[in-house]
Amino acid sequence: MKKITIHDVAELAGVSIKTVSRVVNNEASVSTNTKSKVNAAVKELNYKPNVSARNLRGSQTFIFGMLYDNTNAYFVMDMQNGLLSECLDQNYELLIRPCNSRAPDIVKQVSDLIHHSRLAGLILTSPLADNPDIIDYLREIGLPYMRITSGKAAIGTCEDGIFVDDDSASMHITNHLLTLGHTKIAYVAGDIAHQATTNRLDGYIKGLNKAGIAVDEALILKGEYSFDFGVEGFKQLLKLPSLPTAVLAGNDEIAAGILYCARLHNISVPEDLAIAGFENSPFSRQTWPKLTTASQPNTEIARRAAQLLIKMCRPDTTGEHDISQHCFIPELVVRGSTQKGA
Amino acid sequence: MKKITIHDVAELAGVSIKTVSRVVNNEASVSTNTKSKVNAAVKELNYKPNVSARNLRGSQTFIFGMLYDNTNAYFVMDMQNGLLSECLDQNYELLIRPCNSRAPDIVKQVSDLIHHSRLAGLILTSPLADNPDIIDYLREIGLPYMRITSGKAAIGTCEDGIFVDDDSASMHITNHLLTLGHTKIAYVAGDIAHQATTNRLDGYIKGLNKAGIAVDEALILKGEYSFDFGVEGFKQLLKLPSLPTAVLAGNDEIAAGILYCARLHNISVPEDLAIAGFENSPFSRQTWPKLTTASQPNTEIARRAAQLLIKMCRPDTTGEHDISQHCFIPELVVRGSTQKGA
DNA sequence: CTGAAAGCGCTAACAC
DNA sequence: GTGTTAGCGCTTTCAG
Repeated sequence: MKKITIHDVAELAGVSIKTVSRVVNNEASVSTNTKSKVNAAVKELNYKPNVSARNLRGSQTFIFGMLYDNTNAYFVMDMQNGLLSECLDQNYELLIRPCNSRAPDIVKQVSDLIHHSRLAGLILTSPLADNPDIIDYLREIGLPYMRITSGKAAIGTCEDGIFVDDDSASMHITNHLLTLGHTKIAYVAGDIAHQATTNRLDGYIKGLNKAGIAVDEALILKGEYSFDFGVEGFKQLLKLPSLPTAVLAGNDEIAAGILYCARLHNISVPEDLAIAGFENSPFSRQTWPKLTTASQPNTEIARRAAQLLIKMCRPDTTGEHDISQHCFIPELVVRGSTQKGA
Repeated sequence: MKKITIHDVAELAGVSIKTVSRVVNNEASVSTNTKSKVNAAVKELNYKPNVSARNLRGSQTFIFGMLYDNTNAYFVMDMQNGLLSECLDQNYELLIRPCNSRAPDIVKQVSDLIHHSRLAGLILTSPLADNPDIIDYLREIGLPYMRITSGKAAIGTCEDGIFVDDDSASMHITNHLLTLGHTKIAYVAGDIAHQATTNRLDGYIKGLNKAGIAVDEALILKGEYSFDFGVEGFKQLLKLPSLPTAVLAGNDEIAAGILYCARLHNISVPEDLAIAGFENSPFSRQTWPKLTTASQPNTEIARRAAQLLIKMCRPDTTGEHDISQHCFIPELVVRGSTQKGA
């Protein structure tokens, strides 16, 4: 298997290697005729530019990094798959790195990764995407990045990123519970380092307010996005003088934990307790009863993030940098954990 | 942020760049004194070799690929984390690629990945690790690879790889059920493209045989490693003249599906039906009751695979290539799905 | 045991 | 519009 280099292409097309380079990189100022000759040669030889050489020489590289600190395997896999599919299509490499967002030297770690691997851009998911130190640093060094996070406040501003409108989605779920007649609704939230946590909580509070129901702080628990915290949170609720009739969980894992614990205490779901999750992860379909939740298309979200980041890295496309942002709104999915027979 | 290159290290240590290169690559024939001087400089400057440059110049690269085709997010994440932690420690890159093992051109895909990304080695998980076409191809081109798969037959032979002794583990679980008095035990297996499926089935059959119980083919179902197939499989069992009193599932996801379906039909677990899974994934702790299963340390397995692969790529370590293989034996974990109160 | 020189495949800067 | 030259950071080859 002979290695095809830029020289082979140049020779076959009868041009210089620089011209081949120009065509491959879609630079302007190559005559249409030359361009098609080169493209034909590229195709005939099945030429792919050597990534290492480009990265070594070029000011710009073709490597993105995906940084995550998330215990939710489903979420991470969806992100990864979406990013990979887009990156590979566009001849970008994707470096995937787990990290600990609470490490004191997290900014340095990010910096090391960027410089050592010469990243062209970075994709951040929560809670990293919500860490101002990291964002400030990226802005400071001028590295293109895409945040995948929660919020609609940013929409309309000049802030780039992919945003999920958890606020509205959470309000929809809350309304759903209110419509079913619940008035005492607890909220078992995840990690407040995630912007989503605040926004989901806001949606819940707004929903209650609109219905004229006072928010009871004793019914709001904050912890982390895990099954175990769902269990733990429910135990706390059990200590209250009386149980709420419904619980909104920060995500499906928490909801599954609550459901598990409710079962241990012989509490019927949804009759004695309605439970709703968030994210529509496989979790929500693998409990009994299945979980009411809010669906968000994570793979699609990731793919969109990669698209926007690639666009940011290619200023070729005429003119200045326009805002690269997009907002997804999760959809309510009603199932048996809140409504019998749904 | 100044970029630290091999020249900076050489200058600080007062040696030539070649010597630094030797130390970094663990080549023989560097005096202990020089080596420690260089290592000190490396540490002080926080030097990391530029991967692109090494890959470009060297005959050998420092990029491994991890290829997977697995819908089990927990498994993939564990593998990924284990491989990454070892690779990063040893200054290897890890390229992660999902793929479709049933694509007709899968060998060409593998070949393209290897050549285009100039991989130094490949780590394969099931079912790719069990595909003879791929293995033959890798052997043919002489690329170092590590299979992470099931089996103990290979142990003692000259075959490299990480093996999980599912056969024995499955027999242990079967014995556990037999000890509890079950005699009519069904087996709801996963995808037979996975070697683990065959081996787990073998263990089950051996267990029954030893107890003098005839194997009933009607009680053996083959499908895929998913929650949904658990549901589907259980529905099939319901069509039998009488239900088995115990079910062994191909993995925890299948077991969770069976459990889910059993609940829908008001069948008590473990009283009316004992259910056991495999893998000790988070699934097994998030059902009610929790699942009896077999525990296997996936992250550790992955780390070991990377270690062995790295060793294979560094023949420096005196002498010829000795066998690189390791065997893990999953451990029985008894929980409430088979034994009340466990 | 150690160093000097060449060059991997490509792009940036400057010619023409 | 296109070609020439230099060199990214490293390993390889060959001298010492």
